[in-house]
Amino acid sequence: MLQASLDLITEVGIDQVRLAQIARRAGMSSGQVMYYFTSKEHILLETLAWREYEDTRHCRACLGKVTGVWRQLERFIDLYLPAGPADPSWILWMEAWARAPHSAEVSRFLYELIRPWRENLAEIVECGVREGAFDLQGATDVFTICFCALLDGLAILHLRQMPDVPRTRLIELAMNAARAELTRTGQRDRA
Amino acid sequence: MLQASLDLITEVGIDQVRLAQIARRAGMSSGQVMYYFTSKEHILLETLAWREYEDTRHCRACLGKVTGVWRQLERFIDLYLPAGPADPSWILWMEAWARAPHSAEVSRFLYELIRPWRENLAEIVECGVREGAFDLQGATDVFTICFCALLDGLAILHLRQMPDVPRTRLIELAMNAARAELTRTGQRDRA
Amino acid sequence: MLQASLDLITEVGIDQVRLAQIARRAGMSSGQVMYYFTSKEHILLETLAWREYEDTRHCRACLGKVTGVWRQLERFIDLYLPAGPADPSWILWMEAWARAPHSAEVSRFLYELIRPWRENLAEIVECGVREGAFDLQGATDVFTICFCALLDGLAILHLRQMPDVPRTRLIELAMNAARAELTRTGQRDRA
Amino acid sequence: MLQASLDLITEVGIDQVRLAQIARRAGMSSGQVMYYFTSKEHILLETLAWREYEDTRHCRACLGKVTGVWRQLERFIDLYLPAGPADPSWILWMEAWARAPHSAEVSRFLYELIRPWRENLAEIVECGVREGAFDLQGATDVFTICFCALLDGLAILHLRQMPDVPRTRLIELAMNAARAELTRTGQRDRA
DNA sequence: TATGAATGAGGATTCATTCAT
DNA sequence: CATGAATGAATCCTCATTCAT
Repeated sequence: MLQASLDLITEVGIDQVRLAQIARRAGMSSGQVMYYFTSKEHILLETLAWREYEDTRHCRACLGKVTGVWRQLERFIDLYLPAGPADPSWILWMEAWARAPHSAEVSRFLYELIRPWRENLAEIVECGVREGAFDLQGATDVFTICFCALLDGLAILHLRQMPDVPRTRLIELAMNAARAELTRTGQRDRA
Repeated sequence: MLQASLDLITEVGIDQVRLAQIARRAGMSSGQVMYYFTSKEHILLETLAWREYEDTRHCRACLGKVTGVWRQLERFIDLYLPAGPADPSWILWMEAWARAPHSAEVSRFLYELIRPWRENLAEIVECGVREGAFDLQGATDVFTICFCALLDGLAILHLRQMPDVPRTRLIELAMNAARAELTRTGQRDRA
Repeated sequence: MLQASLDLITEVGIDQVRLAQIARRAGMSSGQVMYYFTSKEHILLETLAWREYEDTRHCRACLGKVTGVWRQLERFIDLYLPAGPADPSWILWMEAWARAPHSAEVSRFLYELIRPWRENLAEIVECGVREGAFDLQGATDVFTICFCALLDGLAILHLRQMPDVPRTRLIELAMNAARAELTRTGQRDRA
Repeated sequence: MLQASLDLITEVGIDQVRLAQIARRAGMSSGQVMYYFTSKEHILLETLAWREYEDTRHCRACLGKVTGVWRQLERFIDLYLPAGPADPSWILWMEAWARAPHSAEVSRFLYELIRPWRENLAEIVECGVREGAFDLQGATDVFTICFCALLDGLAILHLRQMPDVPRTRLIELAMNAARAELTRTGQRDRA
């Protein structure tokens, strides 16, 4: 059911998705869809949450296999950015963002949902600082917040795909920004 | 009518806005709203376009009054970023972005709409390069695209307002990124 | 629901009938009317089909009780012609005919709907021919088609009711035409 | 304007025709269409009346060129029947007939409209009777009413065009019926 | 006469939600 | 848990009609 919801929202957008459509694709009755989702409003958020749970678990697993904080950071960026212009998670995120300004509930929900990503990033950063690989002047959380903002911007650029910037270039740009913040030479001009 | 649409979309989001509401607030009949907008789908895009027309005109006017490319750049960032967490233009942009992945027409439309901003930025950059104030290695348009992506990410951060990052900090962060790209010292680490 | 549709179409005509009216009269919700009829377009055709199903069944039952092909023929004519100037079936037929030229689907639908009547007539004729009571020169189906055309014309005359031709006179006229086609003396002039 | 109305009603049916469509096709404003037609309701009837005026004038002219009552009768039939399955006049007639049962005004209007045809037929019949070519037992107006009914039935058959009965066959059938009523041998079986 | 912008009541259709089974 | 018929409020959009120009 969650997969059906994810697919349909990705394809046509949440407000063009019909409960009956989700039910049909999931091979169940519309009544059952309501039974689990309670209301249509919850579909977007619960589907996003489900997907994020999978994604962040996958993220952790992947990072565990990488050694070296710089390479971990690059892998993190790779996992954070949309896999392509039709990345389901990211399409859901954009739908959710659009609703956030009109609903404090949605805002809070999204804040909780993005946290694991920031925590993963924070862990890498703190590890790098401990190891001496990173030279971060400010607070870790300020860095993570802002770096995620940059990644969000690059993600949107990729999702808009107009003009087409190759995914590898996005990662490169993010890495440059990271180096500027996490190395002494990169920070010199800020003095 | 456009103002009424703008206000209502900002307040409750496009799909919670009713044609009758727009009509009432604009002091006209719902028929007339349809007469000009053709369909509800066009309301978002045309309202956004109208607002952008005003904003980009204002942007050009403001930039004309500023001297020095670095100060122009800072002013540009100031104008680009949302005025606050409920900035109407930005709420419209988010709604539009959410729809773009499901409609090539919307994608194209948005691409055209964002262009003036990039052109303004490009002008500043080219001026700075000519004057020798900026030291840009790559192509101007690559810089403008990526720099706007960063601004978009920072904007979303501000609109989400959770956690609250002060607007001045956003501008500071953007300026840092700009310096990293537009000065020799900032680029050293990329060599 | 079908009865309510029939009554209302008969009273005011299909395009003056409101879905809500049908729903109200049938004691159900307008949603349920749509649930079964799919669209307003189908109301006319499905109501007509339902009524025709009843009528042709009744026709068969009545004919079974009559002995003698000439008396069967007269009974058939009696059943075919409108019961009065406001005969519901006939009012529906006229509405449907008016739509047929603009829709091949409607044309096909009506063709199938009228067939049982022609088949009943053909059966009587063939029986009469076998018994030697009828002396039909041409093919049975040509006769049935043309005889039904005559009945249609008389029916319209009756429905228009201006000027008022009594129903018994209509039957008489139809019987005359039948005799002209089904007896040797009646056909003499065609030689 | 009348021609545009005629064409559009013929093509899509009166209730699918839009005033704006008529206006556009007639090269005028919708306001002007209203100015002349007063209301949409009148469009069908006035267009039909206009067309009938042309048709009956043409009918009179044609009949004047034919000598011999039998040949005049055949010509009359030829002119009365639809020129083809999409004959504009006949499509309008069917639309009007469908409305007649729900409106006494429409009924009256149609009665007046069909009269010239019956009068033309009556003239031929009376002339034939005077000349001794026709041997009509009953009243002329009963004959004309019933004969027109037959022609209407044949017309509908042709307009339905399912199954396809060639136009020449229709005329033949009508002539047979006429002979049955207007000659002594044809009437023998009625005694 | 002619226009066409403005009207606004009206109605078909949709669809989330309920609930008896 | 599961169903899917039934609901009925909600709303986009239509379009005949009006009327100031």
